[in-house]
Amino acid sequence: MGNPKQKWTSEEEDALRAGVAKHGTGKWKNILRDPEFAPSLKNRSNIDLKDKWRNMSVNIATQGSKEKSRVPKVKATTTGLLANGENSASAASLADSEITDDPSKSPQDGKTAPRYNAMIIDALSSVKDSNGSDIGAIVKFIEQKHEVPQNFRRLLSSKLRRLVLQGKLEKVQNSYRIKKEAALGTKTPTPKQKEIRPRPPQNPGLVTSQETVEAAAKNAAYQIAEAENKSFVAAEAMKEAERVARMAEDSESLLQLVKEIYEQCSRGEIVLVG
DNA sequence: GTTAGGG
DNA sequence: CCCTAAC
Repeated sequence: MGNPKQKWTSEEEDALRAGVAKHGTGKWKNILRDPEFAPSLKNRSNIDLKDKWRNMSVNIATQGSKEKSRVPKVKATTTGLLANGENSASAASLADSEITDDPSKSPQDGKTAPRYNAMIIDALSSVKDSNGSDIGAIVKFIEQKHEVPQNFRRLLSSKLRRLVLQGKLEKVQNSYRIKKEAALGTKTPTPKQKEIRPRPPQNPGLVTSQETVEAAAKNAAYQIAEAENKSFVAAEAMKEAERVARMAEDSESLLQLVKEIYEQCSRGEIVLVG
């Protein structure tokens, strides 16, 4: 009908970026086979991934009129394994996939916002009971609306606990409910969760009113990039800075993640967190 | 069968 | 997005 071109959603782009960051450039089939990215890209072919990546690359390259070095081809070293020791693998992608805060966007868009946090808010918003809903109800609600990870219940439990500790949710008896007062600017006025997509700041030397640690780090990283003319260093520095910022904001979340991974490992399971 | 490049 | 050549 009116949709000959299948538009790429932000989730697909994100999954593609994450997949490239993890497996490397040109490993489209591996990215497609990856169980973490498969649900997002199940309607895409490996050729589509390649084509889309080419388009994104040229788009970003033409954005920065000065620097062409910051193309997202972050690495493709030798055969199949990444030579990047530090920033790759579990920590980065895990953080990217699990820790996402953006309550500002409404999850009831046509494009199925894949953010777990938004899903939780949505589920709790749609409940009729004034006492809130329990874990099972929330899981069921999200299940029938989005894809279901198998460890989703544990994930949800952790996230709910974290939201309660942040004061965004309120737990009464066994049910969870949205605390609308805390959502807007009591202790956490800045959601400040941005993606790692390479967005060069317009004015590198100009810093405006209040900026987060992440923004400052990103600015610094790009200034370093312009000084050293190395995008690789910038990307790595930015990623590390973001991780530090996240840890500073809620170290409790990371602690829980590590705890869960440890539990799964203790049970003898192979933990493939993506 | 997969990937890279041109159309 | 489709097609084709190279691996």
